Amino acid sequence: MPKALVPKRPPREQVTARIYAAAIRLFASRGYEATTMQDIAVKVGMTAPALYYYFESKQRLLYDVIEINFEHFAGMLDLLVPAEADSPTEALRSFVRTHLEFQLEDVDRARIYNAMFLGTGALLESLTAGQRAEILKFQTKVRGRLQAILERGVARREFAVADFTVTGMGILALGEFAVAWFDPDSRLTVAQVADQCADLAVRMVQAPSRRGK
Amino acid sequence: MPKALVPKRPPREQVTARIYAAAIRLFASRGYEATTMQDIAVKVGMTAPALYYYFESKQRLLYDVIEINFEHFAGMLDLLVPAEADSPTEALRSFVRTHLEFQLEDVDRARIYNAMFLGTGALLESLTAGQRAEILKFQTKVRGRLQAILERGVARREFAVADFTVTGMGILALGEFAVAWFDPDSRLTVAQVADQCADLAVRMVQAPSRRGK
DNA sequence: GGCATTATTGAATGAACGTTAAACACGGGC
DNA sequence: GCCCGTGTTTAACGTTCATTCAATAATGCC
Repeated sequence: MPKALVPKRPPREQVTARIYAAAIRLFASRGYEATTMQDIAVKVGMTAPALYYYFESKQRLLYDVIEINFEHFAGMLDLLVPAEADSPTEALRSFVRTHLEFQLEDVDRARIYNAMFLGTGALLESLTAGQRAEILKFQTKVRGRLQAILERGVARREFAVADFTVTGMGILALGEFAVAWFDPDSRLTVAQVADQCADLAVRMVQAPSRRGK
Repeated sequence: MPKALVPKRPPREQVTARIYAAAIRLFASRGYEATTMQDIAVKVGMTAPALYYYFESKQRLLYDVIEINFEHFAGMLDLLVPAEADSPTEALRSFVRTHLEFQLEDVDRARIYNAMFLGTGALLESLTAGQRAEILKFQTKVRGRLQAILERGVARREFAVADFTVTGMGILALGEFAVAWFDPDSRLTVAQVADQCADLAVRMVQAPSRRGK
């Protein structure tokens, strides 16, 4: 008899992973308060008290979910730093593409990330002070990276930027808004959208003398 | 004795208005589920049961808040229709400016509006089916108006648009994201931000031959 | 100044929810 | 076949919250 037909009890790790997945989806779509332990339990096929065998509390579950995602955020952050050789235009393209791929690759994770930045979604309120501080650091770093790219572009006269804040936010908006409308089943692939958005960003900053390729 | 010193009981209308204001702010920032009747009551200086003299239920309070804002949304929608005489560029500028002024003029209202569009914020879940349908209509109309402007611009060769969906969403993103970062106490006024964003939008769509003014 | 109406309160109710506790199933090792 | 640790369940507890109710205070009217 093939061992595949003998369903071994799944290892603890795998169960917690499934719980995390259910929790992040529910927290991201309904918010922390509006999600009950039973909602999560049903989604993984248990009863609510069973969850307490794996997690000490709902609050802790949220904490862990955020914490896990911090690692992904940090990973994206590393990808956002431009290569020295890149022209400002290339650096900006790369920045926007990375940002969009991050956003569209895992919509639930992105919603958590955005909820934090947008101050919406009733998630921020439920975090610990330490996590909130951590989030601010991410925000500052991402904006700093983008600003550096823009400044370099202006210094080289590749870019013409009227206002760094507004332009920077306009560029970030492309990514944060994308999860709201992108449909993975549509004709557009993630890569295509990312490329298109990179184009839009470049257009936003391109100096008049260099426009029209 | 001057009548100003004799505090007449405020008319019912005025009290409900204050309750609405408190409710919209709390719903928008914390979400519906995370807001308690007591939160609202404290904010207007009453106890929770007193609210029931004005509203039959919390659900109804949310319903009314959304309903009231529908009128504002509809008002904005009317402003989004371009004048016949406008060039596509002017029409787009006007569209974006109107959108941004709407967003920044009342941040709480805008958050409600955006939460609906973004599917985040745990508000959508708490609405009636009728209200949800109404929201979809708004969404469709706004996108339709923008698409019409873009198509006219392309037809006249004023615009070069690679993809209507992505470009349209990029333009809407400017406004929906603005409430997240705009600080009314900063050096930038609403009008300035709106103008800047209009510029960014125009840059996003401008045909190469016409770029550089 | 008394009275009906309007507005608000404190206490009470019932449901939902997070969480705990004790009992129960299941599988592996002897 | 028995035992033990690992999961899971049902029942129960305490709390929070929306909501109700009876009592009461404030107001406007005569």
